[in-house]
Amino acid sequence: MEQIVADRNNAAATIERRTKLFRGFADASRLAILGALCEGPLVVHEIVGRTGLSQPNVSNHLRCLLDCGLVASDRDGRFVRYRLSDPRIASLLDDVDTLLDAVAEGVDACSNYRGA
Amino acid sequence: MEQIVADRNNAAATIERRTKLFRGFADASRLAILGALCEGPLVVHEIVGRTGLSQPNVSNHLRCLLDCGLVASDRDGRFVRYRLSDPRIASLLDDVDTLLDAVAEGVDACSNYRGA
DNA sequence: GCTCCATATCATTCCTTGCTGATATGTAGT
DNA sequence: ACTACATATCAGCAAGGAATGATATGGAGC
Repeated sequence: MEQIVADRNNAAATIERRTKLFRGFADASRLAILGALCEGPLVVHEIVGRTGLSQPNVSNHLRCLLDCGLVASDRDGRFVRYRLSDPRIASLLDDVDTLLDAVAEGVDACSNYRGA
Repeated sequence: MEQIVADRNNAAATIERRTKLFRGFADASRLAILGALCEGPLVVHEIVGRTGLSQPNVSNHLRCLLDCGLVASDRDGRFVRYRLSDPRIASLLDDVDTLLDAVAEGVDACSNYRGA
């Protein structure tokens, strides 16, 4: 009985953690930033240049990603260089692409979320 | 040059697809449903019972997941049985848990998104 | 110390989306 | 055909979060 309750709590905790992580990924701007960082560390204005997003916008999303532990940062003089905190993030994105190849029609057709 | 433009378009398309997929996962209710379906196909009222969500709510999310191609459904008399459309969805959730073990502190501490 | 550049923060606005309660569709059994 | 149960849909509300523009912080060089 305590075991069942514990399992439910664990399940709820797992779902909550997964939700937060997916939220971190569930935004076109953040995915653009993460995609850029997949190819190597970048300072903020480089990210701004590559993504076409505004500087405050990038900064906001970077703080979000930093809080969530998805990226890490190092100060370099006036610059702040960001990088993926874990190479598994890049692999996860690859896995997602693989999955997308399988369910692509559906996802492309899905009109529930504004895509961009 | 055309190549650069094409690459940008490809990148944008990739990001858009990834965003939609992650949106499908980025909700505690849908993750609860997917988590339940990871253990095998279920009819709607079973999902309602296991997740504690309201029936219209489950139905809404199932339609969303169905549209996106993440689940598939078969009618069985009065019942409709849902299942994961691809086993890779379960593996992706496992991979996410692995990644979470690495960045867990950050994600748990992240206050940017309502966890549940 | 002043100025320039890089980055971060803040307040506001607007849009998206999830949930609820009521209702519609649909299937089975009698 | 009528009833009961399973599922789907819809309108409306409420909250969350993303983008913007203005502004603040902070390091570097003269």
